[in-house]
Amino acid sequence: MLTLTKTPYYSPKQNLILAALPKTDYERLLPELEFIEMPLGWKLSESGDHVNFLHFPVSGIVSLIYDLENGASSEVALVGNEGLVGISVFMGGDSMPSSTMVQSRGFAYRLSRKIMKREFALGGQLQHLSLLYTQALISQTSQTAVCNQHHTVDQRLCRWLLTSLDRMHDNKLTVTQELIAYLLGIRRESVTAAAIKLQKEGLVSYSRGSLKVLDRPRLEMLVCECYEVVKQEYDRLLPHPSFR
Amino acid sequence: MLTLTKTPYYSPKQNLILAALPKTDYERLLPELEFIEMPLGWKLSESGDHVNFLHFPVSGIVSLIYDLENGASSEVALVGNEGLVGISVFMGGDSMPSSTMVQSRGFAYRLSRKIMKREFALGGQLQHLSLLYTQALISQTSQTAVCNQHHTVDQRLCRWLLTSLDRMHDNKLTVTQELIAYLLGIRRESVTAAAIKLQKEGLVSYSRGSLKVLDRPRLEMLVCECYEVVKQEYDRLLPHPSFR
DNA sequence: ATATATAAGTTAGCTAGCGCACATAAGATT
DNA sequence: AATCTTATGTGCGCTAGCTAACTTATATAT
Repeated sequence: MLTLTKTPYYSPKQNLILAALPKTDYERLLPELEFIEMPLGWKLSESGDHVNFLHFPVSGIVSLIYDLENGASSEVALVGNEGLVGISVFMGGDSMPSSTMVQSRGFAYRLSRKIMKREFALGGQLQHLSLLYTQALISQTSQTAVCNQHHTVDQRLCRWLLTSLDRMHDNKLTVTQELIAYLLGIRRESVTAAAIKLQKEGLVSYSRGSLKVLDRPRLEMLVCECYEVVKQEYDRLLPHPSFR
Repeated sequence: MLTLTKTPYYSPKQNLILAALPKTDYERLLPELEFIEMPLGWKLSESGDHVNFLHFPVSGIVSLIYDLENGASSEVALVGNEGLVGISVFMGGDSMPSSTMVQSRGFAYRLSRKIMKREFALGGQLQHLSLLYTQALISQTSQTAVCNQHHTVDQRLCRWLLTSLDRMHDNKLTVTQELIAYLLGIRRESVTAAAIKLQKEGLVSYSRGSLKVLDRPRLEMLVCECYEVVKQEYDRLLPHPSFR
């Protein structure tokens, strides 16, 4: 199958942080924003890399991942168009032990490290929104730490699906069970088993890397509290689309 | 046994962030800093509380904890005199879903929310150091997420011991197995079993809430990589005692 | 000295998730 | 149509950590 991957147009305002900037800040930033594609599997940065760009996704999903020496790993957070990737640029540490990988193809606007630091130092809305987003990210990561330890694979898969779907603004995901397993830090077979349960219940349909959610309300019944806790915190802290 | 808990004197400079401030910043802050005791078990804040003070520990350890509805919980980070408690004050979110509890008795200087926001807005060293510390905290939390999922109770206990000892600047801890179990999100019996192994190997001695490390080098052989990864990141990002 | 409370140690199933080896099926390629 | 590749499904034994009920030891209080 030949998949046409045309480049659609996205406004920077599709990213909710950029969209929430005051007009003057936004317009000063606009010429500095570079539009780029984020292909599936692309690593925006590896553990310890000096991070040179701050990315503002307008579509797609980026995963923040921690890898262990023995090959095991866990995704600690998901980022979509509500957020940004590369907090070490403005937090001051330049790099992070996590790596960042595109989990669902999409597009982003990126800002050079230099410009971001200059803007951040102004102490305006971009600083404020970046820090609020970082706090939301900390909550997501922390909740993931508890969830990894105490909830079942079934529950965690539901949470991952819902969290991903929220960022796709859609009921479809293009992702193999192999990739889900890698991100959740579990065996591929465990994903298969959990996915079969969901299919038998008619909650999702799944075939060779394309997953469709058929009954979202019932998925939300199955998911652990972690999904809602994080969502509430994002709603509390972050700007929403202006049409809301 | 009657334990005398006199209040010793600690300089604010026992906190490494305060100690790293330029003279003028430090002196401007000094009259605003209030010295307080942090008794064992004290909750600096509960989940969702509006946080009114930023705490700079000079001794003791504070745990950041996430609780689940079913009573399960996990500690997501430890804070000692290298850091601060209450990032939501300057990150802008006012509250966090985590709660903060004193895990080892100690003392701290606290700064009111109002003053901290004013200082942070100046964009000086306090802002810079606070954000660097927050980045380090994110790394600790993220590593905990992976560690919780992939490492054994034995490894995680070692990591917890070493991380705690680093913050006590000592080889002793006053903590029951019950409390350790709560913090690690595991059963008390699992802590007993792991502690017995360590005692049989002569690595620690443990009796009714007082634990002493006898052979730290060998503890460091047993611990998972997570300990060292986080330590390296703290060393890279944060200020060190000036005598180093 | 004795009683009481709290901390730590013991024992016996149970189960979720693991590692590993293999089977089937759906697109893609020729 | 036949073949190949990649994604998904299955079976089986193993073990860490769990629930649960209980015993022992140490410090403190009377």
